[in-house]
Amino acid sequence: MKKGSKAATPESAAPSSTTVEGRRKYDPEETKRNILDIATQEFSAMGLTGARVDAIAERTNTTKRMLYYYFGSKEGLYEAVLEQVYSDIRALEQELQLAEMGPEEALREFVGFTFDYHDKHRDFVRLVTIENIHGAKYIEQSKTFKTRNSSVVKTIEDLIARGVAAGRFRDDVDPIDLHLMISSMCFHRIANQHTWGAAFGRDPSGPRSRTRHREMIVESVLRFMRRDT
Amino acid sequence: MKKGSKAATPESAAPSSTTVEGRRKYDPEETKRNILDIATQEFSAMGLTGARVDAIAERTNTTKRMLYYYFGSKEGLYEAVLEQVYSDIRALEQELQLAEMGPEEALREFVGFTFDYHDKHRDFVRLVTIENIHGAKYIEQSKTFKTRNSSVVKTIEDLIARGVAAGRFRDDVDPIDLHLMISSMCFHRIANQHTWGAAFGRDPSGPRSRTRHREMIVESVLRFMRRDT
Amino acid sequence: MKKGSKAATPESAAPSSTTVEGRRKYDPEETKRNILDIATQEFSAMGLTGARVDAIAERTNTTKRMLYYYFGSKEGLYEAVLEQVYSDIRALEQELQLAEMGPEEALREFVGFTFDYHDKHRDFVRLVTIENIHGAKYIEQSKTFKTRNSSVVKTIEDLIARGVAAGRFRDDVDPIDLHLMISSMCFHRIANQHTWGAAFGRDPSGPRSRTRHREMIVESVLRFMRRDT
Amino acid sequence: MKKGSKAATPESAAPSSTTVEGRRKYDPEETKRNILDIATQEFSAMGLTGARVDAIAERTNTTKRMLYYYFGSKEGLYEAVLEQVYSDIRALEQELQLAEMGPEEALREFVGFTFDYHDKHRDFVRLVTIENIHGAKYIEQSKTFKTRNSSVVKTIEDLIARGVAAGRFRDDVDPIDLHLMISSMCFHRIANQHTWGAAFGRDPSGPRSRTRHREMIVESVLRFMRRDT
DNA sequence: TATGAATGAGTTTTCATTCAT
DNA sequence: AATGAATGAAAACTCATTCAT
Repeated sequence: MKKGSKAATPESAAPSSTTVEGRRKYDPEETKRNILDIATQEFSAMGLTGARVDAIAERTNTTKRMLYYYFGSKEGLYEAVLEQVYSDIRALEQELQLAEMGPEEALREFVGFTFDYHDKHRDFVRLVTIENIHGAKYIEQSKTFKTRNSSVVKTIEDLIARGVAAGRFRDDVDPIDLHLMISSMCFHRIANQHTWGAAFGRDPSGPRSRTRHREMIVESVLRFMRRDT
Repeated sequence: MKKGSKAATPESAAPSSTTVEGRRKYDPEETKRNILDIATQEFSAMGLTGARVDAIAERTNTTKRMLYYYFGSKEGLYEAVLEQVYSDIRALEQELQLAEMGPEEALREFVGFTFDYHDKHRDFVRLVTIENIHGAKYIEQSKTFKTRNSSVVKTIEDLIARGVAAGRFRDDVDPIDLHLMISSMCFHRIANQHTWGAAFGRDPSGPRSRTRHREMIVESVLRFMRRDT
Repeated sequence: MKKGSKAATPESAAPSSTTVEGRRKYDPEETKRNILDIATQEFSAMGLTGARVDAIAERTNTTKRMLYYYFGSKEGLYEAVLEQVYSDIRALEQELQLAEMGPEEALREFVGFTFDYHDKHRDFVRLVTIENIHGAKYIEQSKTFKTRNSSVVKTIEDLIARGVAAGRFRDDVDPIDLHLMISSMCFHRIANQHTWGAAFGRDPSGPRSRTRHREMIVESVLRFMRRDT
Repeated sequence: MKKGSKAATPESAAPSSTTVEGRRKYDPEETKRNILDIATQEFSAMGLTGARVDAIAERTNTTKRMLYYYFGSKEGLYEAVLEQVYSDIRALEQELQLAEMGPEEALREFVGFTFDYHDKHRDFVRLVTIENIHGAKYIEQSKTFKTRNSSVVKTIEDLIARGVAAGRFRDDVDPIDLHLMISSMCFHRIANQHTWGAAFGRDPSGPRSRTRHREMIVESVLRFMRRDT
């Protein structure tokens, strides 16, 4: 079913070996991306051990063999997924124009962004969770991982410094601690939505609490950072 | 408390029947507990799919067969482990004597307890994380789970009510939201210690940050709850 | 069996506790019969390999241990069940008063009895089927089995002889062949009721076809035996 | 017919692709057939529960894994075996050229064929028996099973109708009943050969009684169907 | 006599990975 | 580059039977 139509349809006009509109029949980049997308879904849904190579391959436009061809092993594919997903959030964080805002507004913006990102990218949250189950041993092999993360630290350091200079923020808070605090609250309501929902009969990650939680988190961070008067 | 008392009893007080030297050959309760203990470690370390029944059995004082005899299946054992760890924390929460304290002190105590519990019982944190990977479908089958959790909600409701009555706490915070906030911060630094450590070169769950984090969390919660003056 | 001392106890002295109204608390015969009854049902329903010792024991009034105590093994129990069930039908056959009837009537009676017995005792039919799957190797170990069966042969021989003498029956039919013919038709509609039902949408062993089949079988046997005129 | 021609073809005619010396390394059809053949023997000899997947695999040209690859489970394989053997007999029945014969001759031919088929294909008889032990629940899942069986009914209906029209057969016999009668006698002597042999010291399925039984069955059926004069 | 607990050997099934075409 | 077939090692689970009390 899928297979028959698949081979023909997308290139419908494209015969086996020719190039049409710059799109090759065998597009390695496209194939890789396709595998990566499906793998992201599967690993995020099932975990590293729970995911099945067969299941991933089946949902792909290609075959199991290609998966090994491009990523070497199940673990190699998982690593690639992790890298991908981490690079996404760090890239977006970079795009925030915090320097143009006052420190309180900037912190508000940063927390809000973090909240929204977690709320929207549940695959990311789940994959981070999964990677922690495995002691982060896969992400540790990534070369770019550490460098990439230093950028956030810098962002927060600047933010705090400006607030302290303006007499608005306290000066005894470690930037990584602050980041941890923000992450905690944004992450937890997504990561533990299921047990929480089962325990209290209410999904903490659902749309009904989104606005309320966003405000609660922003406010608590600001209250915490505000200098005592 | 259970654990403490248990470890002592069998040796000291004369047990019901034929025990000599404290070790009965046929002791089903002991066998079950032994399996459960090991399984808690293994599931917590490896996840549900990652854990191996053989590995669990091997570390046990008994055989794989008994594991099936008492718990029916790998999943049955996992469920029993989950029930156990959840019941432990809920039982301890019940023992807090918050009613005797003023509301601020009580909240401080509650947050502190939650922090310490998560800091000390990492198996619990990991198992909850793992269960969320599985969409909480195992804990949902527990009959006692929901009832058990209602106790914490009650505790927090009382606590808030007393603070509001005393004019110290704001009155617009939902108790489950407050609980979520507290849990988030206590949970995250343990659950995500590995990726966090890999990202920033510092283990957020390590002893060097324990006191600092404890204070940060207690303080942020209190600041958040305090009535604006 | 193994433990000599044990074999003596149950009969001789009244067991440990009290006797009420001539009914002993522990009645070995009753226990054995109970086990045998349940085992008959289970083996008949599930086959020798399909039946579970645990399942049998559970439905019993006693425990698995007793099952081994009285019957030695699963196979021993199965053999006992087989013996039981075969002895039942042969005993009933003996009770037929065929000598008082004319040969045609007697044959009619014999076929009818065989039909009714199979129709009513489905456990018997299933157990015979099961035993054939196992090449009859269990029933072959029975000492009484062969002797018991010779009685039917005698019955049929007499019957034929009388019919031949009276000029009503043909004289070229082997008694065992005739018995086989009769058995075939009575047995098959029960033994293969399920595949037959699935194949043709009609249960050949059901009450709706009972009378019709009975007549068909009786008639076909008689027509077959009748001397050509 | 299938079998005969099949065994010959692959060697003689040039097969599609790279075959040399008739044995392709990768021949899924051959692999499946090989597994099915061995499984037919094992299930027929040991029953569904009694058969061992390992034992089947071992006698195969391939590995246990392939058995699961093609048939999914032990039960799936068993189902495939059942389908196969049923389709074989029904296919052969179709090939009988009964229309060209007179009704009596045709009935004689049909009974003879049924007799010979059962006498020769003991696997079929055993598998049907085994399936009945399981309440026919596996064959019931076959989609083609019911349709396939309707063909025999048609055959017999025609046969009876022609005999009735010719004034040779009685007109009060249900075709399925007649089929049951024929099957009973052909089936029973094979299916119950072992208990019968043990009981009467004579194997009813052996070569010494084959001709005699064949005649007896043919004759009894014809006598039964013949119109009274 | 009775019983729940215990066991070892075996049985089915799964899975990541590689091979032949 | 692509694919269905094939595989070995390991995993979960079952069962008849025996032991300790």
